Amino acid sequence: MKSIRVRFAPSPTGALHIGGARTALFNWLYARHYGGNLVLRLEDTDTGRSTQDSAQGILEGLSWLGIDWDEGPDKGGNYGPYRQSQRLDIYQKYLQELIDSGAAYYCFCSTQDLAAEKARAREEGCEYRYSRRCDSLDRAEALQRVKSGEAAVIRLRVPSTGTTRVDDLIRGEVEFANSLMDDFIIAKSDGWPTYNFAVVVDDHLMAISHVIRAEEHLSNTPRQILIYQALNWPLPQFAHVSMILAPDRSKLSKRHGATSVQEFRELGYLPQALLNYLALLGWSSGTDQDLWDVNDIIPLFNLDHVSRSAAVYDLEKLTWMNGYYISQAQSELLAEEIMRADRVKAWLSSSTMGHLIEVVELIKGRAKLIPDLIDAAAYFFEPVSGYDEKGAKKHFARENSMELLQADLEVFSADQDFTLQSLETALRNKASALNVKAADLIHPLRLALTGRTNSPGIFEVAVLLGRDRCIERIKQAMGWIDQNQANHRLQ
RNA sequence: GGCCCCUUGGUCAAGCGGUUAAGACACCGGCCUUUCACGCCGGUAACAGGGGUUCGAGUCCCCUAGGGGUCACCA
Repeated sequence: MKSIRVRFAPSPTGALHIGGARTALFNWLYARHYGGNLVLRLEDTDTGRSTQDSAQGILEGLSWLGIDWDEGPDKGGNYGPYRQSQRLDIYQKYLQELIDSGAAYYCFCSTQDLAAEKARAREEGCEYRYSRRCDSLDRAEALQRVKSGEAAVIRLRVPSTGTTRVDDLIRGEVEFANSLMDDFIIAKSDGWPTYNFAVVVDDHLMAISHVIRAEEHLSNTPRQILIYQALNWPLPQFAHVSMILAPDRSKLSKRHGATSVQEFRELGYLPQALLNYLALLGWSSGTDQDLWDVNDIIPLFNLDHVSRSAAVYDLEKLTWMNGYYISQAQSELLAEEIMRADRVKAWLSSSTMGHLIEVVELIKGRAKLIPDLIDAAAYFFEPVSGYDEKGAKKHFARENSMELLQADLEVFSADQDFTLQSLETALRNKASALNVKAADLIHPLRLALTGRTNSPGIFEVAVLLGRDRCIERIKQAMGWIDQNQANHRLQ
């Protein structure tokens, strides 16, 4: 059996897009499922737009997601080099082969000439197709002109009749009429191959068995097949995965918010969540399970369950998943994650990592994004500097607010054990002694301790805060009430 | 515009000729409860339209409409 070899071939002209990430993921899943290899290849022949930073960012993005590859620019392999910019001699060899066999020819038409042809076509209202003017040039003469240094591109001779059929694993058989294609350019005048040519040479030489890529490449595939045929090479299997669309069904772009893996990372999404979400965008397990560890997807993954229709991505579902993964994550890891923020670093100058982990353990069930964790942890490390406005109106402005807090103070002062159990028991006893509901004691207490109207269970909060800080904060709240009542009277 | 692909609730989607057309997110109720989340229970909501084929069509075929892709010396 021929071994399975797939590839992810981004062009390093920008960040790793979530569409690209999903393509990489599908390739990865396919390779892992069939025990094949994933090749990472950088398509950087566009010297004007490719940057080292982009390349770096893409590799980092993939690694962050946990997608690993078996061969690539950073790790080598038997089919390198894995940067197209280092393969010029290889492309030129096969370009020459096509020139020699007559399957391709030099074209000396200038950009202006071509622009004129296009303009004419538009005037006449017909589809533009290259006139094939240079097709009839004498070969010896053309070669002479090239040798003398005249700029030329190389075009493939495309048959004007017949059809080219793409046998696609996801879409089935798709036919394209050859008459609709013109003699397209396979090498630019600077000697570098165009995308369609380089991709064919590389996929063949790298022994790629399955080309799994985005649907935008489907229309290019017949051109590539023509090149395979001209070179007398066997075809790989093709599989074109549908696009990911923005919520308004248009192509995803910056105006739709975060679109790159890096941006999602900065917003506080976990790699497991993004991976899980992306896996389900276009692939389905056939079961009703939505939460998946990618490793559990590997044995199930195949192209039969990949959807043919475009998928609109839904940030809310991703966010929901992220909340799930945060609540399931180890608190140690989450603590390390938020330590990247300066605000959290400052906390640790007067506190311990152990305490941070305890706090994270308490709050992680309520967070949707990583920054939520920082926000929810803040009052454990910073003083309460103010009170939620609505909360203060509700819990600090009643006639008996002072008495209720006084009761809380008594409970806290008297409790020597200061455990979940002892505190709750004491507080509930106090409430019934005073003939009020426990909630009447709890709400002002929460506001006093946290400055907020919502928090984890208040006894858990209190225990983590410690007796001294609790007492201090209750007194602080009583002082605040005192002050406000005084102000009130003055008005 | 030509060519190509796609079309089940707002979104992701199951379904592969016979189902009361799953499930998840979101939304709306309710329960739980010290708040907020979580969780649990329940609800609203879909086969784009029209023709065929068939005893029977979301499932097969055709047309229309809509969406997307592609038509570069970008990838």
